[in-house]
Amino acid sequence: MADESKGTEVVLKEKTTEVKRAWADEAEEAETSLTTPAVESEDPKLELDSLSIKDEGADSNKILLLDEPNESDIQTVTSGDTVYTSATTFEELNLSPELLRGLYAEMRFKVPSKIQAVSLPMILTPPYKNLIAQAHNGSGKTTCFVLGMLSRVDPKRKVPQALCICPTRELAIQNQEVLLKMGKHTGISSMCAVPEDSSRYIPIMKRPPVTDQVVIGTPGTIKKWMSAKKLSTRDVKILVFDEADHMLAEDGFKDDSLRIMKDIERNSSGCQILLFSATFNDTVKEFVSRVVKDGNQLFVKKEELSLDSVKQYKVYCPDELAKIQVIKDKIFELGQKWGQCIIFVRTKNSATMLYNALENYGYDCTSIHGNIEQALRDKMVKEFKDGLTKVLISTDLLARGFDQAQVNLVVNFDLPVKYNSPEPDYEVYLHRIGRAGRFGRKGAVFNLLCTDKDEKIMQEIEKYFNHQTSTVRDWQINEAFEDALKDAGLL
DNA sequence: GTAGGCC
Repeated sequence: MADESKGTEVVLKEKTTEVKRAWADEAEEAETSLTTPAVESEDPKLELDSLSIKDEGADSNKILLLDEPNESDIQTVTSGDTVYTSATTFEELNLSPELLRGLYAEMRFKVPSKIQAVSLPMILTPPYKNLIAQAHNGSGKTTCFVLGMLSRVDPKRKVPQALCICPTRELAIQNQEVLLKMGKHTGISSMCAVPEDSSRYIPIMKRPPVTDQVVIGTPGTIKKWMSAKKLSTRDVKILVFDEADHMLAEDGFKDDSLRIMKDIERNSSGCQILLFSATFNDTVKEFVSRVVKDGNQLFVKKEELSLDSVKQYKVYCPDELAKIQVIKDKIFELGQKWGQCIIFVRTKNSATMLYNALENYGYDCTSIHGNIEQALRDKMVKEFKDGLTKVLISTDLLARGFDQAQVNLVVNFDLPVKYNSPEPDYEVYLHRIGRAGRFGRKGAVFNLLCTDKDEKIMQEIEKYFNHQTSTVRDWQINEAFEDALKDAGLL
């Protein structure tokens, strides 16, 4: 256990400003973000300089984290001698004019969000160090690593130079869309490495080698392309794991991820690795810090992770049928009161079951899970993102990363539990509720509980995040739900 | 027949 020497742990504090933050990822709301004044922080410059203390190994400089509810803490550990200064503007980051144009004209960004301000200097300042970064759901992590990839690519060299691994095809596609938009004027080419639709499947051996400069994909396909020598990792300078805690978890994609990492470490010289996620439980955190060595680290206390802008409720239902009735009579009937809604279920079967039940009642929605053919998955996601469907039933396929600003209601039809164990899956819970309230917007979550076990799971979740949820007073009363939505700030 | 991602 040769403990890699760490810098001193420090705390960056920032007052959470009310509602209107000019967060950089607020792309969809160009109208508001253009009229929103620049970030109104009284202390805009986070003095990272004073915080990057050299290795001492002693606890004497350790600053304890505080739990004040209205402050968001990011715990940073810097490695090495580099001094980083938080970026108040994108100009400070030495980005190419083409990239800046993408940020302002295409993405309609104004200033970096908190995580961007802190992590971008760490990502973009040579020597390029590894980074493990945790930040709240919807706070703009995608921008951090997409910008990282775009600015590390040499546009003149037509070889893969940046690689991004994601847990689902939907997330890979979504990330590529962000990259295309942000990198529109850079001329940098990208490729999505996800399984082919069966209709236009090309055997791997008949495929030409990848010449695109950025490759974004899912682990299986990336691995396959690599071992078939169709994806060269020789010139890969930056390797990103989105939803990194899941990508490196024992019951996640650990083996695939490690193999990809090792292969790149062997073939390329000095590849920078970035790990991003909203969650890192203690087990994964310990593991990733060991695997991705000598890097900078940004972490958030789990008690600070619940989004204040998203109000969470418990709904006690007498039985499973009542849960369906809540969806039908309360959620759908109050459809005018919210924007879009994702209903999470535990299994593919219950996704289909719930979909059929609602369809029989004459309600319009779609249902997505891993057994649906890819073309249909893509179609449903597109329709939902285009606002053509209001309600999307999903397994945990869309629990992580799925970004749709109009979603302000999440329903946990089933609570998330760990695979192969009755334990709650705290991380998945947090990711699910993070689908509502993107970039500080208001949102509501209804947790439908019907057994003692559900109740217990919910209690454990509340305890884990030290966050008490409210109760909808009666599952049969419309006003109880209306009041809840009103309390959540949705009406 | 426990999510998801592969052959």
